[in-house]
Amino acid sequence: MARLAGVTGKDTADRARRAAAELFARHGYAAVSMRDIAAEVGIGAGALYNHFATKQDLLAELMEDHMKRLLAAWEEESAPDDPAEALEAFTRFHMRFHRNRQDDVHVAYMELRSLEQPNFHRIERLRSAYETELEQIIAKGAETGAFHAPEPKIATMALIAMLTGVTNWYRQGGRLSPNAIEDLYVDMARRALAPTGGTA
Amino acid sequence: MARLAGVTGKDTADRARRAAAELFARHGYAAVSMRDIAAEVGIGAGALYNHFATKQDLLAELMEDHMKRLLAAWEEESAPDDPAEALEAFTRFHMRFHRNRQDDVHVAYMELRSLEQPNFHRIERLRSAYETELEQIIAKGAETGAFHAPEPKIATMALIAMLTGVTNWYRQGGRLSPNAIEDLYVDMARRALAPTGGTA
DNA sequence: AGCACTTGTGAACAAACGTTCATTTAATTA
DNA sequence: TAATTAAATGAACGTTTGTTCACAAGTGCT
Repeated sequence: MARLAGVTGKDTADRARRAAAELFARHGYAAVSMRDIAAEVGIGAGALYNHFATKQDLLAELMEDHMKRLLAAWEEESAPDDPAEALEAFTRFHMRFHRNRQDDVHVAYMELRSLEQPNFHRIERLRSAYETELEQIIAKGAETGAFHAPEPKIATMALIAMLTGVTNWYRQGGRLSPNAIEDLYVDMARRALAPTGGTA
Repeated sequence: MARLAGVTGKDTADRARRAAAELFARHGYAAVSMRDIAAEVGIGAGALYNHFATKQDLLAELMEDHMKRLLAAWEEESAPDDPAEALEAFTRFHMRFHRNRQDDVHVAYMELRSLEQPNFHRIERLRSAYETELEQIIAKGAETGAFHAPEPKIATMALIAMLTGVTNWYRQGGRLSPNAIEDLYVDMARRALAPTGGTA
């Protein structure tokens, strides 16, 4: 009973990952049972243990995969040297990457507290690496005078919180298109760091 | 065994509320058991039911109390008519109010999903009312030209996410004083909404 | 056809969960 | 001091939890 159709459909492990991401995102890791996840996939709870050692492992795998994909995708994007352009590139990248991965983002951002050691340390470092990418852009702009950012670390946390907050209220089919929302946030990010006396 | 000392010390219900807020904030509602809360207070789990009907009731009471305190405190603060001044007043109020209530803020912001009906609706309306306060300030400033904010609703969500995000990283005794952090965020909020061509 | 392997079932386990309750204890009132 | 009441105990309940296991079923290789 290994496979039903040749190529059609993802395998069980992938479907379980997606089901888990959706349920964790909506209800939180602790509120979701292995039976809930299994039911969504259409299998018994025991069968999940053919693919994941423990529930905690499933969460850690979900979060680590997401953070690694995020970092890899940003590294592919060759960020411009100019700080203002780099900031816009990062902002657009961040919003676009998160647009179709709302569940993963939610989990990666809210369930750090559900990770046990050493999973926590490993994934926290990935998250920190991503924030450092933005921080370096801001720090460079602050040095060259392209940005007003007396505390790049604070500005980084503020911007990331602002950008990631979109996933809390964005719903598909809403009044504004994803592109319109993206432009609005890019504009706010740019203005928040604009040096006194000029905007763009 | 009703009371130990005359006036000294809060009563058991209050201590349980605070313990619950701390544990819910750190581990999440679903991950905390009534026994955990009771242990923190130094009583048996059953004794909690002399003060709260259910665990869900305890959470709802925590969140509703917090939101009502927040709204009441803002209504006491007489916001200036001038949009720019009102924005600064709101920003400072928000950050100060949240400074000493990190646990409550965390719970009120992250555990909406743990509320069952009708608790969810009731508390969601309180939260919405608070956001409307900021939205009206921004909308007025957008009309008068004091702000650049083509979509006041979006700007509201962006600013609230940015401000509330502080609770995710702020730790007492850190490098920057609360006042310094407050000033930095006020500055970023003002700049994010500054009309093209001028800053203050 | 036969073997090894992967993936599923479904019952079972011990532990932990929210909640209830008969009972005791301490403080308050009369 | 006796009666009343509020609050705590600690055992017990039925349910759900994560996880395990003996077993069956389908697949690919030789």
